[in-house]
Amino acid sequence: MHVLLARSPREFAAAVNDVPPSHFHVLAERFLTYASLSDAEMRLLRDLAEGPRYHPPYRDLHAAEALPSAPRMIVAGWAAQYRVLPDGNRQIISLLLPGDLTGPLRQLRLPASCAVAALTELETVSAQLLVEAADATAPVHPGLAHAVRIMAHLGNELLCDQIVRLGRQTACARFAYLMLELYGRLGRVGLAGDNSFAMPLTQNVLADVLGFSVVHVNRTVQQLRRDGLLDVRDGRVNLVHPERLQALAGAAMT
Amino acid sequence: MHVLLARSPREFAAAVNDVPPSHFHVLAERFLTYASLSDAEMRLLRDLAEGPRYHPPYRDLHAAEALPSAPRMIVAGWAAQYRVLPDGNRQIISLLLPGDLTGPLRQLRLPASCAVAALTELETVSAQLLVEAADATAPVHPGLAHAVRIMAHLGNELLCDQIVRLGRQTACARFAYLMLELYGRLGRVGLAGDNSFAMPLTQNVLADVLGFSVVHVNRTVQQLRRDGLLDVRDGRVNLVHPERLQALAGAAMT
DNA sequence: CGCGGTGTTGACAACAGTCAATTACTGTGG
DNA sequence: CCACAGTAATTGACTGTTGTCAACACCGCG
Repeated sequence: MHVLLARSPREFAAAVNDVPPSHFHVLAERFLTYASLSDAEMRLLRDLAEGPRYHPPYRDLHAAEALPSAPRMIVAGWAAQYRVLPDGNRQIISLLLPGDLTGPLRQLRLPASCAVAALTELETVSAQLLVEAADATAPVHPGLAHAVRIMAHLGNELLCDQIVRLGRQTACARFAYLMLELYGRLGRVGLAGDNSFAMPLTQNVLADVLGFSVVHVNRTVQQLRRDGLLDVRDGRVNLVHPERLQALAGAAMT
Repeated sequence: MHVLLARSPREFAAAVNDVPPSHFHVLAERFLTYASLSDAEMRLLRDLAEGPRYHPPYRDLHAAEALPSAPRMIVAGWAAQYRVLPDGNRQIISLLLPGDLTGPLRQLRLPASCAVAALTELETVSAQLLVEAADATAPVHPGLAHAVRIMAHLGNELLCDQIVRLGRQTACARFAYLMLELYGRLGRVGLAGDNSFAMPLTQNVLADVLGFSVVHVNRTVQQLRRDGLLDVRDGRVNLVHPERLQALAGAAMT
């Protein structure tokens, strides 16, 4: 029903590269948020950033019900973890941003029920070394190990956020909550600031994240704009009134 | 708003102990589903089952935003992981059944945003040893380690199920899906069979799981009963027509 | 130029929440 | 033993939110 399509690649390339830090900087910013790293650990990150893999937009990185491929970390572009229902409806479980891990975060070869698709042009690097570091009793790279464990934990918290949104919040609150979440997550890797960020998602994709219809996404955007809380235009989000947004979302602006 | 209350303790004791396997059997059935265990591993489980801790109903095991206590495994009774919103609304993130793990599943002392409360009389055993086993490069107890990692993975899958339910399913489908999930999970530890199981949840709690109002829970139950799909009565669920339920839920009956 | 994807709008229908009242059951205290 | 209060389940009437359907404007692209 809803197709995970985005607007033209060119337009997205412009939006995504909005504030273009190098791949290494995304990795470093993300990890240094959670742990201090030794020189060896920084070198390891730098080496990882050297060999990114490119994924075309709208293509699956992992298929559902298939044995998972190796874990990867996103360094540029957006992706989504999603499920498709028998009736063709789609629900996006979580959005994956630069600095996020995807794939099996523990050494487990079990099929996952969710697929992962690129929403834009995407670049990833292997996270195998990082995951191995986290799954060690006495890690060679304790900083990386700690950071990866924290990231896994935060991924879980994001799933809880999503459940609360879908279960108990009205359309406007849901939307506001999601925008604040994205602003916080992007800010942590240097991709958002000044109450604004680039969001390369169509209303179709937003509908599949937020669990409502495309039409209602549109109505909600209009409503928030009219109320002077938020402005979504041309793949860019402006938090016009962050405090009132927070109040509406009923959530802390992490 | 909604209070995590259950019916009288006596009534629940009767319902929960419906098919009363010993604590050790719950542990063993759960673990043997995912891995074969050495004699030493079985002995470790047996030792764990010896020292259960009792929790009164309606009491928090973990508070939200607090440093987590040690991980525990439920051996009898039901619990729930939940969040309370600023407006007093409650959303249950996941239901925890006998054989389920709760608390920090990796060695991380980070505050969780969710609280965990007992929904009935509850008995748990420490899962510290199990979690430590799973977080080892070359585990002393590979079977236990593998099973714990699988359980962590399944916990994640359940969160995804919950997101799909809340985001994309109608009231009846949501309810059916949840009942099938509970039937499957309880069956795996020997607490369900013959298309029937004991469910010690008030409609209030169900509302907080499914993300709708108490009144609507009631209407949904009536509807499913009228349609001859499901019968919920006196803390017991009968799957009258499992195949049609599955079709309605649009999900595999795990 | 026409096509497909996206955003936008209006009219309408269906679904789900709120409010209020009733029943049934349990445990309490007189 | 019986009133009483409290909780849970149930029902009806009403309201409000959200989905569906349909139409149109806009844009980039072939």
